[in-house]
Amino acid sequence: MARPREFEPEEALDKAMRQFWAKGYHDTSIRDLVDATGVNYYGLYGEFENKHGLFLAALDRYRDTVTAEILAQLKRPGRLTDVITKTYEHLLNIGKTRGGPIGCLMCNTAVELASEDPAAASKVHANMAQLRKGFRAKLTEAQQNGELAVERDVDALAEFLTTTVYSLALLLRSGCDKAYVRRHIRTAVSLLD
Amino acid sequence: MARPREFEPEEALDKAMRQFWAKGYHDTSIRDLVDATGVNYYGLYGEFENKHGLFLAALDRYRDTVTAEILAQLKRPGRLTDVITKTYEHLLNIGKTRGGPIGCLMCNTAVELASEDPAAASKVHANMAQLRKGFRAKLTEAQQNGELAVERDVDALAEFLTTTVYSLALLLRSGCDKAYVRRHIRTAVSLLD
DNA sequence: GCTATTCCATAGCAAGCGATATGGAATTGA
DNA sequence: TCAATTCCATATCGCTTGCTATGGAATAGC
Repeated sequence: MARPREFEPEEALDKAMRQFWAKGYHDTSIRDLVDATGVNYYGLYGEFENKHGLFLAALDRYRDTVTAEILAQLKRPGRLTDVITKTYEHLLNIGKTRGGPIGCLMCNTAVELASEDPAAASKVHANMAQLRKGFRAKLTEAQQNGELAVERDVDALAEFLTTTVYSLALLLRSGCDKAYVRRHIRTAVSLLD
Repeated sequence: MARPREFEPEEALDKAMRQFWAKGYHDTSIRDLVDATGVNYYGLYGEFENKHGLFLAALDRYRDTVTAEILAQLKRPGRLTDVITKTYEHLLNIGKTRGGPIGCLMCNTAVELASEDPAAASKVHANMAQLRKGFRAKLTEAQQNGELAVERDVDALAEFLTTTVYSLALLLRSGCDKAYVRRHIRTAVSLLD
C-alpha cells in the first residue's frame, strides 16, 4: 500500500449519476464531473476507464438504487390499483433538484443516446425489462386474487405500465406540473379497472 | 439587388430540422448543419441569428409539417378508435433514417432541453397543447355520436392521448421494435372502449 | 530514515466548438 | 464598363472538450 485515496467510490459515483441525470451525457463535461464529485481526474479515470465508462457505471448505479426502490414499492402488499398508483406517486418525489424535477435517467438516456450508443441502449432496455417483470408479478398476483379479470393480457398490461413510468418521467422533465402528471396517473391506472 | 443566394431557406430549414431531430441539439454542431443543409455559415447566420435561433426555427418547422400532418390525420372521418389508432400508426412511419427511427423532435427536445431552455420548452408545450386540442375535438365528436360515453372525462383523455404520442416516440427512439410499439397502441386505445 | 508506491493537484495537449472576419465571385443599376 | 452590393468560401478567433503528463505529497515496508 501507499498513499490512500481520499474519496469513496460509491459516493462519487452517486454524485456523478445525479450530474448525468440532470444534464445528460453530452452536456456534462469531465470538469463538471470533477466539480460534482470532488474527485480529480486521476481518481475518476483510475476507477472508471473514461467518461463513457463512468456513464455506464452511473446507469448501473441508477438501476441498483432508483429502479430498485421502484421495484420495492411494487412488491409492497396492497390492492393492485393502490400499489400501482403509489408506485407512480413515488416517481414524483425522486429526481428533484433546485432547478426542478429531472425525470428519469433511463428515460433521458433512451432519448439522448439509445440510437447511437449500443452499450447504453442495452442498459436502458434491461431496466425496462426489470420494471416489466415487476409489474407482471403484481398483475399475476392480482389475477389470482380476483382483482384483475383472468382474461386480461398480463404481458401487454405490464408493458404498458412500464412505458407509463417513462411517460411520467418525460412529463416531469418537460416541466408539466404535478396536477397534470397526477391526472395521467389516474387515467393510466383506470385501465386496470 | 446583388448576387442572389444559392439556397432555398425552407429547404435548408427542413434539412437542419432533420439533423436536430436525429442527433439532438448539443450533439449537432454548426459544421454538421452546414454539411446537412449545403448552406455555408454566412447564409445560415444571415437567415437565422445563431445555432439556437436555427433550432427554434426548426421546432416551428416541425410543428408546421409533422405535427400538422398528425392533426390532419386526426381530423379524417371515421370511428373514434379507428382514427386514433391510424393516427398512432402514422407515427411509426415518420422520422425514419438509415440508422432507424428517430422518434419525435418535440419529445426529444422535451427531454434534452426543456429544463434549461425556456424558449424551447415553450414551443414543446405549445405543441402538446395543439395535439391535446386535436384529440379533444375528436373525443367530443365521439361523445356526440354516442361512440364515447358522455360521462367520460374528455379533457383527461385528451391529455392521456397526447402523452401517448410522446410515449410512442420514446419507444421508437429507444429502439423498441414495431410489434412492441403496436401493442402499446392497442393497450392505450383500449382505454376508449 | 529511506525508498518504493500510490494518490493529489495542476499544467498542458490536440481537437472541436460557436461565432466572426476577410477576400473574392456574382449580380445589379448607372 | 464599372462601382456598389450581396453572397460564397475559407481562415481564424477565443474557448471548451476529453484526455494525459508531470511534479510533489502522503503512506507503506524495511
